[in-house]
Amino acid sequence: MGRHSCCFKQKLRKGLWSPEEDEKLLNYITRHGHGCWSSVPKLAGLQRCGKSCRLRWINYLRPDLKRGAFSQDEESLIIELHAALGNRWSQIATRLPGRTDNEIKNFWNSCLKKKLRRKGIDPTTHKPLVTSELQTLNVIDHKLTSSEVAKSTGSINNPHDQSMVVSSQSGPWWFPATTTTTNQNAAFCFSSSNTTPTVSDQIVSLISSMSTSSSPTPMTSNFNPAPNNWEQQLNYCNTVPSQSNSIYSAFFGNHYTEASQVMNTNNNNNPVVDHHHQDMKSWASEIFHYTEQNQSSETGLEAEVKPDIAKYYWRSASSSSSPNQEAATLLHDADVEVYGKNLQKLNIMVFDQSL
DNA sequence: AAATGCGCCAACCGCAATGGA
DNA sequence: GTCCATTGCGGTTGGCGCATT
Repeated sequence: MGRHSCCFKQKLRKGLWSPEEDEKLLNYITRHGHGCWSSVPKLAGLQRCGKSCRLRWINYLRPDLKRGAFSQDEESLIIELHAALGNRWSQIATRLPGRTDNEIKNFWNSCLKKKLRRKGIDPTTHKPLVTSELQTLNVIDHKLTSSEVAKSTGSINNPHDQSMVVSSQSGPWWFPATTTTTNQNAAFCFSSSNTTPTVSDQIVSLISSMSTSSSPTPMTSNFNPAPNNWEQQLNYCNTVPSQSNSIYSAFFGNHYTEASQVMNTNNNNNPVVDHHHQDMKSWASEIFHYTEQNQSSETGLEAEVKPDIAKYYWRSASSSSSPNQEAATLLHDADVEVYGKNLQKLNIMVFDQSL
């Protein structure tokens, strides 16, 4: 099963190399060259497979290896080459004398990826994280609020289903601000239909398709693709009408709802709509800190919540043409990979709780 | 001092490519 | 053309050492 034939032979050593083994291998190759690797261990007196000997030589014993930390120049070169070549470590290594593919790969995975993320750069695409996250969010937005989804519920008796239809007519983004309910779980909005397939089936299927669809097709005629520069994105976010009824709030509803209820209750301790918060940024901050303190470590919710909160920040920014730095920072902080990976799990979990 | 968590990195694994019989 | 040994590559694992609790 892929294992080299020599590895089936009896009692071959595995794991870390001892100094004695290193010495035997080094002495043998210095005198004779490696020749055929499969015969090296026997000739050198080692209880290892040829593959293991080759790896040890290439990654550690070779005399032309450069030791120590990567220089700034090397670091920049690796990033540059990775942008051009992707994970072709052996090709990248040919451009860095004295460095092995394994060494570069480890350096990339343990250090450079994080560095790039901290700078707001997606280490896979080498593009700004903000752009890719907004794209992801916009895919969710327009798919979930499309008229096709609303129509496919098969029932518009539920006021929440009606709101979806209205939403899809007037603009694809948000529930109408006139709804008198607090943020509820999104699943509730679709939950009253007895028709088949169930709405949850459709949504789960929708979410699944999102994860494989690289370039979404707009499902409504009035869908406006997300603009791709900062100034336009700022204006785009400023067109969003309400902070308390977003489809995101619904989707990440458990925590938003909880937070909203804690902070916005009437005298009877019942939740009320957040009509009176004029300062959206302050509201968003409160929600954000609440969710941060109360998030489930299992779902990694913080990463999911941050981009949405960032939109509130963004929307509440002055009409300046420069991007809202706080929103940008939040987006940068949110790990886009965690976001993507957990999104489906989180959504399904949310539905399962409510249906 | 012991337990736990975490990052780093050497080495392994499985698969693909290559080359010789 | 086929088979099989060997080499090369990239993803993944596991253990070590350090930091934190």
